Amino acid sequence: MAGFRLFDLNPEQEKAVRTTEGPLLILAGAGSGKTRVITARTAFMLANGIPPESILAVTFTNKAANEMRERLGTLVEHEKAKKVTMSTFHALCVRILRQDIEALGYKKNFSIYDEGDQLGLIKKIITRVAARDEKLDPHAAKNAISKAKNAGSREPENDKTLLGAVFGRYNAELKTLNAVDFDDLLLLTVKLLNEHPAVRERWHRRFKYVMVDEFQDTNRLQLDLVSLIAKSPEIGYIPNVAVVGDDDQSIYGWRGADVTNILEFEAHFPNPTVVKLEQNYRSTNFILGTANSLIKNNPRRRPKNLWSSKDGGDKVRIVAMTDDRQEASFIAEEIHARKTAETLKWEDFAVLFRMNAQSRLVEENFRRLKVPYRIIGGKSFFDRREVKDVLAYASSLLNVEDDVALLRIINTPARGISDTTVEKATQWSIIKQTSVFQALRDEEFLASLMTRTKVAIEKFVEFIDGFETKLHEPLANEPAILRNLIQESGYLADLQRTCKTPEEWLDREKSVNDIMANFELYEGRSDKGLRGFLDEMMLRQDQEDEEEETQGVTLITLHASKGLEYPHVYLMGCEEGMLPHDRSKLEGTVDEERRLLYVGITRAQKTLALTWCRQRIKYGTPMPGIASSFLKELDPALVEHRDVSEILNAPVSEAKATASFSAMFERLGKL
DNA sequence: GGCGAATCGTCAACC
DNA sequence: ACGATTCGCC
Repeated sequence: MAGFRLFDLNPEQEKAVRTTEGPLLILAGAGSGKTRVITARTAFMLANGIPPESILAVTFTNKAANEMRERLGTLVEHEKAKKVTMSTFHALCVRILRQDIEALGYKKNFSIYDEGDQLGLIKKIITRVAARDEKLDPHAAKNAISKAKNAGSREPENDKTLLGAVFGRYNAELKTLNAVDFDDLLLLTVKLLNEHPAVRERWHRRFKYVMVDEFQDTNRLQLDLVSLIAKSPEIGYIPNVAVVGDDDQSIYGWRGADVTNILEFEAHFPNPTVVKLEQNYRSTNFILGTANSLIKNNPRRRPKNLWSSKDGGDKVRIVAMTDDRQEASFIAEEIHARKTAETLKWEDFAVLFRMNAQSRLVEENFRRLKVPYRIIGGKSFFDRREVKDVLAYASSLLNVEDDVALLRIINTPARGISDTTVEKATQWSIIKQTSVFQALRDEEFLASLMTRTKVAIEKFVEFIDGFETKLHEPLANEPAILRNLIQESGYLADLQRTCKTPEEWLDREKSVNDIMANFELYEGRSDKGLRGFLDEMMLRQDQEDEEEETQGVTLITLHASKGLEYPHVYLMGCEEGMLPHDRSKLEGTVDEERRLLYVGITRAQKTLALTWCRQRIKYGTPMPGIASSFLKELDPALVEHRDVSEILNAPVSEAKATASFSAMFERLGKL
């Protein structure tokens, strides 16, 4: 193809880019330029005249999808890049279901339930169906249901057991609520495409070229979905499906990921072109060698020879900390000092951890030192009470049948509808086979209540109805309506009243404002309205304003870090029980934990520090900690073990001294 | 029915 | 250590 520069791709990469037709399996080791290949391949297809609308690229995280979109934007004209579909599996499913879910007997404005909503519904069902002597842990039930759904089953295996009964009821209730959970998004989409050939045909025609990133992490349903879209019932049709993956980076087994999808790719898509990318362009040999020495302890790997030409650099540091507080302050202070001393940008640093909870201490230290940072993934923002409340108000407005959302706000703020009244309404709705909101409108139901309660309910129904009507007016200003709703409901005043300190109120008010601001931004770039916005919120599309978000040190979980890279990485909490996590030993998934650490190590380009603590606060009490057994597996020639005290007491190099002085002056100047 | 205080259980990861 | 839930009082 004339006029298309294949950049500086190596022969294997170029082969992957040029293979646009038929099945393609790209085995891409860590840092082998995978994203570059995918984006170059997409650009190559566009340059060859393939319409952008017919290209679908699926990733696992929003972060990865955004990154890919950004990079493609630098290769081809913006207008074209925008038309390529790049999304997560779940976002793709929402899109398909919003168009065609009616074929499955749901209404188009279905609500999406997150884990919290799911748990609430399951709890309710358990108390309803369990006999006095029966017990069922709601979390365990939720996990069992999720596992079954990811295996492709929407029916309980045995509805005689309590779990089976709960599963059955749960599904039935979701449907009457016109709601779907995260697993349903996949399950129902597969069902839809399976059972409705016309719908399947439409999406198959739409997406003639399908690409799947991180294929080693796909589960059964995701493979089915890819097959349904890419394959055709037509005899002799060769699907254009390209998958990229690395078995060493398979870290979603707990979500039902099935490594055989990639190991037996040929069985699903016969005669693929196979490309192996083994040159690592990302890391120094110290880092890559450390990673290799770790991962070779895993059995059942696809043989590969990952190499790098980047010599030099520093050894990987393994730093022992006294406790978790010191770990956090050390990392924050060192980043703060190195930024100036080594003339780096905040964006050059990332802090990686196993659990979201670990980020808190680091955040506090960053705030103390005025280090800008951003948290990727993590659900902290969406877990906030006020965020959930506002979103529940919005959900109720869009779908008054959405009981979970309605019950969340029915007496928030207190408006005289007590728990007992709510329970009565719920019972009524079950008997009458309607939603709670319909029960609240039912004259017969209202007649059974005290006048005071009745009046409170009528006022509430009228209040919601009024706003619902406004929302459905043509040219409705949805953000303004939502703002009014929150204001007039008295929610904000109540929120302020329940805050213990002015700081807390400021903080909570800010997150309410953040949602509103996000919604306004969303309205500016999309025509899908409040429903589309809520979808995005549920699928955890990055919450804050895009412009500011590209700034700062990255705080990210190991899982979410897959596919990303940073010049300087700090990987915290390398302790036995944390990484590998205690539960993985019980479940026999220590290999997956090792891969998780492997993923973390291979994120680093230039320097890497692994830290562990001799003591850590757990459940509010200090617990002793020992170094992760994984650290012993690392090649001793490539790492150096240090105690934090050695580093803190070490004579300061001239550059570092100057840097910390100027930093000090800067801080003095601000006082 | 509403509200503050005491007590309980929880921290694995993502969409 | 924190948020959710329950308890006991007005």
